[in-house]
Amino acid sequence: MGRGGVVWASSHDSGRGNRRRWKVPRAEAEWYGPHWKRFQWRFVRSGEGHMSRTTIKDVAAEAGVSLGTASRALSGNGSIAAPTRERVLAAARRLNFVPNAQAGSLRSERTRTIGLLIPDIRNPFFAELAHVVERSARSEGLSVMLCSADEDPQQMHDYATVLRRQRVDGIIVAPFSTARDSLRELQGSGTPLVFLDRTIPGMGVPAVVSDTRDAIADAVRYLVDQGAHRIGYISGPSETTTGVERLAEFRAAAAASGVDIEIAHGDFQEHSGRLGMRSLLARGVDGVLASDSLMTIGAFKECRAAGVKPAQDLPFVGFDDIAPFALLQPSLPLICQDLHSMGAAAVQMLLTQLGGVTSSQELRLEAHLKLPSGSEADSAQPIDPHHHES
Amino acid sequence: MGRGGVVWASSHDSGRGNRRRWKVPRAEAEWYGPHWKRFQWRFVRSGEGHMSRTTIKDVAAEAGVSLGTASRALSGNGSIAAPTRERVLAAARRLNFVPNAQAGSLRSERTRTIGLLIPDIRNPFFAELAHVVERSARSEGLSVMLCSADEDPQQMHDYATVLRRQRVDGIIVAPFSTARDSLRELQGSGTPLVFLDRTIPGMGVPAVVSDTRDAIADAVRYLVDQGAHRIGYISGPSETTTGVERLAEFRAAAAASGVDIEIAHGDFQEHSGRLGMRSLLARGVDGVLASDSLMTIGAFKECRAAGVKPAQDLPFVGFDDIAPFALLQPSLPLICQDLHSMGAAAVQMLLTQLGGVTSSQELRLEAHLKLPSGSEADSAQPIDPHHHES
DNA sequence: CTGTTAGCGCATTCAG
DNA sequence: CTGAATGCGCTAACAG
Repeated sequence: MGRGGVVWASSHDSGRGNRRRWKVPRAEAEWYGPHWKRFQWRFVRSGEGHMSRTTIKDVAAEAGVSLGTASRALSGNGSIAAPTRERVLAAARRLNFVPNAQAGSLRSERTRTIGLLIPDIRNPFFAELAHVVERSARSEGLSVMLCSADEDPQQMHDYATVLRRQRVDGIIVAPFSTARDSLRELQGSGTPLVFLDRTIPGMGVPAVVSDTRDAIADAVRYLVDQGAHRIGYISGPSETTTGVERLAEFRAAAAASGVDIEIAHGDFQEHSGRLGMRSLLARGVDGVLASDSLMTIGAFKECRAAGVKPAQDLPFVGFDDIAPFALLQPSLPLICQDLHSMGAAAVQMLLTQLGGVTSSQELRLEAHLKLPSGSEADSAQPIDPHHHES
Repeated sequence: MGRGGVVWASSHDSGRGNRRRWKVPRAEAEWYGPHWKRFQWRFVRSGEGHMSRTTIKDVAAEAGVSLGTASRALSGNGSIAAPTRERVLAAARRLNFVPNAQAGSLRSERTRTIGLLIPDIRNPFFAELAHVVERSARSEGLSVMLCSADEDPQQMHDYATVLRRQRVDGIIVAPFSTARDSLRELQGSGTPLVFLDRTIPGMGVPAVVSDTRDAIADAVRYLVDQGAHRIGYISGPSETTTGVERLAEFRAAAAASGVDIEIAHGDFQEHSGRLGMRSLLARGVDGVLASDSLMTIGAFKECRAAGVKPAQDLPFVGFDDIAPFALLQPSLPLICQDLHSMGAAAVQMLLTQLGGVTSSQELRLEAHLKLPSGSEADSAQPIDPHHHES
């Protein structure tokens, strides 16, 4: 194992000494990091086995072809005689060659990597979304750089710069409106963008969002059916389109149903769900709709803390069909988004842009209200052997 | 935006025409992707605003210094007169210059990026862990490439290659033992590695893991106190150290307590938690310990499906203090790991290796048993205004 | 089809 | 302290 001397990796010597010789660099240690904590950086070589320093030149030599030919064989571009390709591939395998993406990107101006910028990976909604995006991207041969902004616009801005520095081919982002400037910068730098879940109107960026209008109307009707006359709504922040739109949709639906409403303004965080529910309970509502998953959790907890059984004592509709909710009993009525389609569509949209087609299309995928199936005790239902129940 | 002609980005022309002129490339379109779906790739220029193509040369020109000087000013390496540096930085800002990480890495052999390879981002345990790692790395100026292997060794292998291709400076990984070969390859390529949560013995890779021995012993004692005589245990897969060790620890603890045991073998997935609980119930256990969060969820669901109230009718201890569990009432006794320290320590360990120090140290952080606080109804507890309750 | 050649943008020598 | 020159590993034009 990495015992063995501390050696500065001079060029590469993949075991079969070749390559021009190097003057030994003056300094023995480089700095790791510019204005960050600096520490020494040295390569620790373990005997011969430093295979990753193998270059395409080594492969070419091994296969007895020129560098260019090796490149074509490995990348699959350009025309190559089948036997030649095989020879090169064999050589590459023998040498355990893995191409240097940096070098390739530098030349080709493509990194085959996309960025995914989300508010918080700890939010199950975004974790699931990230998973789907990553999966879709992968199936297109793209790597994903996942950046979780911790619900902080500043951090989102920092990450935007990181992604720019990495020259990702494109970025999928669930934005705050307060991140508008950062995103404009990205846009100005020519990076293809796609908005996911949320959007910022007027930026001309294509988006994939949920259409919650009908689902919210259904939810309101459901609450009314449950006997609600005064429906409380825990809204998202006005910095997000989802916050604004869902609230408007709720107002419209309530007006249509002729019920009274009470609004509590939240921020898509669990804590604001608690506060919102507390406030609504104090205002004497007899039905509640929470407009995102984390606030649903908060509202739920607060309810119980107040001795009110949500969905039993108090008609209640939550948001997003995230895994945790499956633990609840009786299960909650939920507004469900089609996460899977959303993620996949976002990747496709980005791909379209990478293909040179610009658009500012907005794809709206319908959400729906999901009611508790058997109401009480959904027991004895068979376990489906392979699908993760979520 | 992005209307405007389709132009092949010939070199760069950041608005202030300079730079050698180029022969217009023969083909108008490049291929995006080698053996993947191929599609055309073109740069869509929007007027002048293609600022990201600004290079350090442009900055140098703008500041009236040479390329090398600009580089030193921007990277902070080498010596530079303060006024010169200021001039360069100002120019960079004016041009909205963002350095090309690819180019820098190619030269410096450092990407300032680390890989994080986890089994599944949808698992709240790993989502939280990823969040911590990402945060720690960020504070050290490192970007994280997050790869979620979907509990699939093949996929883990693919990602290992991706990370190698990207020449990440190091990798933090929660491995399967079946991924041993992939990891050996990584190791052989000289990539610094750190194991997190799980480890693979004998590879000489430093690791950060939980020490669950005492917590598991406490859990067994707790179950016995609750009246259990025949304790069921839902174990993780033998492909993971956590699966093996926890089982051994459980056996030892049970032997010490003199209770009977029943083992159900699972795979750290929710579904196996259900099956495991089903099997254990059939075997007449009167107390259950599940050895990871997802299986805890599964076991919990199965219990209820069988009409048994976990932690009420049946003494039950779950694993990991993940957010969903806070929704349960009465709350579950849980074995809690110190996620935060684990993630931070892993990053520090990787940093140490990047600094040239090799070690195969194993850091074990103690887990602990957390019992329900007020048992019944933890109501009316004050809301702490800023901490996300998890 | 294959070999040759010229840089991608930057960090890092070496002279001055 | 600064400018000039070199090449990281690879892709893509070009010529045979």
